[in-house]
Amino acid sequence: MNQESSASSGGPTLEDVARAAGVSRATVSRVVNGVRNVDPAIQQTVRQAVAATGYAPNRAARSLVTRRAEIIALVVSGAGDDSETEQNAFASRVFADPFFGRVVSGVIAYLRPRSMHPVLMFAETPDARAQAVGFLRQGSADGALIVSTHAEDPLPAMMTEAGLPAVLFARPAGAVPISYVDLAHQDGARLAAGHLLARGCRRPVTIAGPQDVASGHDRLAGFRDAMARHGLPYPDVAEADFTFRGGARAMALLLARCPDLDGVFAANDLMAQGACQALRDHGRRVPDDVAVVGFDDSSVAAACDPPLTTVRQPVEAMAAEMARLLQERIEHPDRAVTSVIFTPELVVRESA
Amino acid sequence: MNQESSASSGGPTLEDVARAAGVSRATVSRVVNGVRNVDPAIQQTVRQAVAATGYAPNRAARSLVTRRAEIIALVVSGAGDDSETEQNAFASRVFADPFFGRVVSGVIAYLRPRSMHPVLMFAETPDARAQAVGFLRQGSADGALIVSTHAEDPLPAMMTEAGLPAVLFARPAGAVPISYVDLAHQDGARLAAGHLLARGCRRPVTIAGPQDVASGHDRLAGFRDAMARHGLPYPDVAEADFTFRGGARAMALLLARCPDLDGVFAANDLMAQGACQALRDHGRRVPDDVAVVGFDDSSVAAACDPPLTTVRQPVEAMAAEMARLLQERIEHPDRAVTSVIFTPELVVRESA
DNA sequence: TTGAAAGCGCTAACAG
DNA sequence: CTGTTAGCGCTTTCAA
Repeated sequence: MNQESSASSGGPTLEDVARAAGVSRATVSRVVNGVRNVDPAIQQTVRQAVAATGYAPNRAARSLVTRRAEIIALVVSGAGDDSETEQNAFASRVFADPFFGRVVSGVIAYLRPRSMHPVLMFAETPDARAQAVGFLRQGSADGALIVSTHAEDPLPAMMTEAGLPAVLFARPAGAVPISYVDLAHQDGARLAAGHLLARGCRRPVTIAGPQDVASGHDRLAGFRDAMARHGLPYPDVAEADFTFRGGARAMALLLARCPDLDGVFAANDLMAQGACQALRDHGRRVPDDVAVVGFDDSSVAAACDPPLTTVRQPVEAMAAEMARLLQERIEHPDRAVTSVIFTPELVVRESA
Repeated sequence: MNQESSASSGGPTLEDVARAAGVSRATVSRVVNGVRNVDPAIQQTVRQAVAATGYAPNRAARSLVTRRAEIIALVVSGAGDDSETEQNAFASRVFADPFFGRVVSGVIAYLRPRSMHPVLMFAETPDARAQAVGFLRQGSADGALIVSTHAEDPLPAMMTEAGLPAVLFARPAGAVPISYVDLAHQDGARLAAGHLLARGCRRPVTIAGPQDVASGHDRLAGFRDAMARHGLPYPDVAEADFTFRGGARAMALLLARCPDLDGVFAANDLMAQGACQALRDHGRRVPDDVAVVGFDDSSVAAACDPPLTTVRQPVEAMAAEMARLLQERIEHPDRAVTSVIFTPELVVRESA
């Protein structure tokens, strides 16, 4: 088929196609890039020549002149230092939560039709952060999508200071002038609280997420706020780390502390699932003895036994929007920084 | 700090640095790329000029001449057609298994010190496959790391036919001349069988993986083989899909079919975890009533209750090796195709 | 509508 | 050890 093979090492160039089609390089370029003002007949000829030669445009050459890599960095960023523990299996830990798979899914859904691609980077140490910034500064990527695991993450500020386009998942801690997408976490927690109360819970408790993570903090705040509004005392709280085991342990603790609890709001589905198991182990039925509400509506929510009533966070849509904001920023660097807050919804299943 | 900002749009060039340092572009290039034969004093001067100007080399320009993108594609590939179901949340499904996080972790561990980066791609439909091949043909990536979810995946053959460097995780179905890393799955299953038998199981059964996936097939074959060697009859088998729920359902089925079972080999940890839950729900204690052995030694193995005895698959090391093989192939396209098979190990914890 | 020509920023011969 | 020079393959004015 192809005259030449393997693109990266000397495949056919525009020149070759031009010669085969009997036109100039410029014309071939126009056809390949779908620029108007090319005679339909010539377009045909060129297309045939492209097919005949097996031509594929060289990205580096194109990028050199367009100043676009058509690549964006998808950075999962922590706030760690250089310690060993930070580096080991950061990726595995990150992907243990269904959240990141959904982010990837949403980002790719947006990028793919635009033939852009995400480079996956982890920035959990100062070195890795510097590498991420360097990657963008070299023009290897046109911008960065940042998902932080901690509010104190220094990467967003580093990016804006370097004048690099970046968009975050979740509001940054400081006053960094940067776009982000986020969820109205407090409203979500209020939804959960309202549901628990509406179904008659007298003694609801909550398993909170890490309080140094914005979403963890806000979900607890929203829950407490709703309780206060309903005239109830401060609910019992156990803090955990957004993992299954953490949720199970927190539930056991709560059970010991207030044996008469009849409702639990867990700040994410993974912990809610852990809570369900712990409840079962302690002989409590869900939802008959204890109602459980999760958060996120991740894949585990539907897979849980019983299926979880939860607060939906449209992660895929949020991730796609994040990509859209980034693209907009790349194309119009001068436009004002904008952010988008999504609204949570209650998804009622069987656990509450 | 920086004279100019934002690299991708007109940051300082080699020329600027050369002028500032009072040397030629070539010399700056040599210093930046760490080539020998540069006077230490001049090196100093140049480095200062680099710092002063805030210079970052332009990747596109460099790639254009070196013919290297310093980027590799990490492709998660299915065997699907264009159907809607295929495309929806393929990414989420993929990342639901801890396996992929480990692959990413191993790949990045290898690439990062070499300042190479992975572009994440999903190739679950013909379109997506074509896009992946196109990406490489344009020289956007120097090679591909392919993780197939099905044995019938056409992507590996497409890559080799296009003359593109690629390495697979797991042996391809057909006789595609391509490098891969793999595990001796059958040996692993034999290890599990041997352990179950050694601890006195009289009636072991197995939860197999999908039989159209090589690892699923081989793990079952190895288990059966070991049983035969020990003079035991064909064990009862329930096939599942490598998920938690699938494992739980299969376990329930097995329990109904042979109530006197006293040992289970699940073809991965996720299903083993599901089996543990099902067993508990049916009032069987693990390991006292039923011994459970998993496969993979993924994060869920240690997190399971009780912690799983399992067969270790060193995914991170395998992924790193896969990246190493790819790099070797990229640098020496003419060398013979080689593959590496890893040896599984039994990890004894509490479930058996 | 098409072609000629000028670079984009960098590396790598090749001289000196 | 350092500088000069010739492209890498493409897009994009500018003329025709």
